[in-house]
Amino acid sequence: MISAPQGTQSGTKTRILNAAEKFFGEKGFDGTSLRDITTEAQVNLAAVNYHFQSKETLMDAVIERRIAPVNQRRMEMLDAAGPSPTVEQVVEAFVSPLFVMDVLPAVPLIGRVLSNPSQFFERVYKKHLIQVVLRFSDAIAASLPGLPREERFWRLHFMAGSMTHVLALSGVLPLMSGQPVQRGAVLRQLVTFLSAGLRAPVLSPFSEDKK
Amino acid sequence: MISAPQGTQSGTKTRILNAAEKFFGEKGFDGTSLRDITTEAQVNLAAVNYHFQSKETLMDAVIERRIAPVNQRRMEMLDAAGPSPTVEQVVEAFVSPLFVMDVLPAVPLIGRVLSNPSQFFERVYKKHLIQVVLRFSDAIAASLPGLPREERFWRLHFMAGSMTHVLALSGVLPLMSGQPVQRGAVLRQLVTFLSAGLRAPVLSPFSEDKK
DNA sequence: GTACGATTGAAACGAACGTATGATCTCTGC
DNA sequence: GCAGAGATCATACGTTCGTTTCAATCGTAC
Repeated sequence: MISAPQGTQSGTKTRILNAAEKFFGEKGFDGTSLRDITTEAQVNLAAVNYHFQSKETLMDAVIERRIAPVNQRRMEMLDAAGPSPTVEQVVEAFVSPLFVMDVLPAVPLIGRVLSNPSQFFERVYKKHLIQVVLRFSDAIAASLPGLPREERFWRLHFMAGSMTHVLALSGVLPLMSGQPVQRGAVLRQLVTFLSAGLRAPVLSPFSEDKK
Repeated sequence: MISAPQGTQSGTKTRILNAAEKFFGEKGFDGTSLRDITTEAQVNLAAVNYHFQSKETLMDAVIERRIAPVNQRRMEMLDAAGPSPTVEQVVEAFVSPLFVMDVLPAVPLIGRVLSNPSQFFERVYKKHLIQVVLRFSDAIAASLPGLPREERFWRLHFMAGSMTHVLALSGVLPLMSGQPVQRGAVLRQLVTFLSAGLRAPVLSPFSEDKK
């Protein structure tokens, strides 16, 4: 059989993945029909169930294709920052891999999945995110030794929230800003904002009891 | 005809609204069927199209019922803070009205709507949020006179992102925190985080040219 | 108590959905 | 140039969807 190298070529599988990525991101999983996808991809309706087994596993494949490289890059950046990273380095490692060119078409979809509780959120979290969250929690602890565990937990998710919001609304926020948006500029402002938030004074007066 | 006062009573309309709020929040608009709703509400299927005209306008009614009081409270809190509010006062006015008891059942839905681009996001933004965003943009400007307009815009939306993320995942984040969550505690940590983020040093070196 | 508008009820409509089927086409190995 | 596996095709199946219909019921004014 010799399965074709599916990387960059425009075979049926890839065209389906691209179309699914577009529609799932724009209209959500339930709001998208397989006929939407196969029409856009210019493939036969049955091709989806032939190459992927079901609509659900198609969605899994769409997510998998983009999220794995993003998380790999995140880990690399954390590694490169060494054992005592600055807050900025940690934030940058978390956020910037989502602002690179090749992830761009998946940004609305990723934002959507990470913003909404669903079967997919749970799956993605268990398969791809648990390890990332733990690793970044440690990295934040290394960069902010005085921050109690509970505050670290919440601030990490506040950070994730700002990021996913920008991702999910990346199609509509620029229209609201009233001027052309440079991706790099938004990234820099996001890193600045989040770093300052992470560094906010510790709230709990009884601090550091948890190990 | 003398339409019944629909406020707190458990009439057909209210029961539909409550059930719709629950399912739309849990499974999204497209993921919820009218039969889901009418079964939960123990009303006839046709009641939805009789009292509301369509599934879409039902969603509008569900949102309207909760968002109007929230925004009213936000404005009141800004008014109470006077013409020179602190950053904390602005953030608190923006966030805390969503953490009160009566909005609680609508929190997942509000988070979902504000996290995803959709027909409803656009409608809600135009009808309920544009004025709020403008008002809060001014309030941030008053509390942080040195912040250029563009950075103000983005930081406001970073703030909205953290908030909607906590709202949308309010059903799942507490399970991840590993310990019981006090709503008030999360609110205080959110205000601390966001206030520090808003106060972050200004990035753009050419600052303040826009009026 | 009777008339009448407001509401509820059971049932059905056509449309769109995800998926399955079986025939046909394509391409490679020999 | 033929065999056969992999891929694509048109088409149909059974379900579920939002909405509509129309008769039955309710509640109030007279």
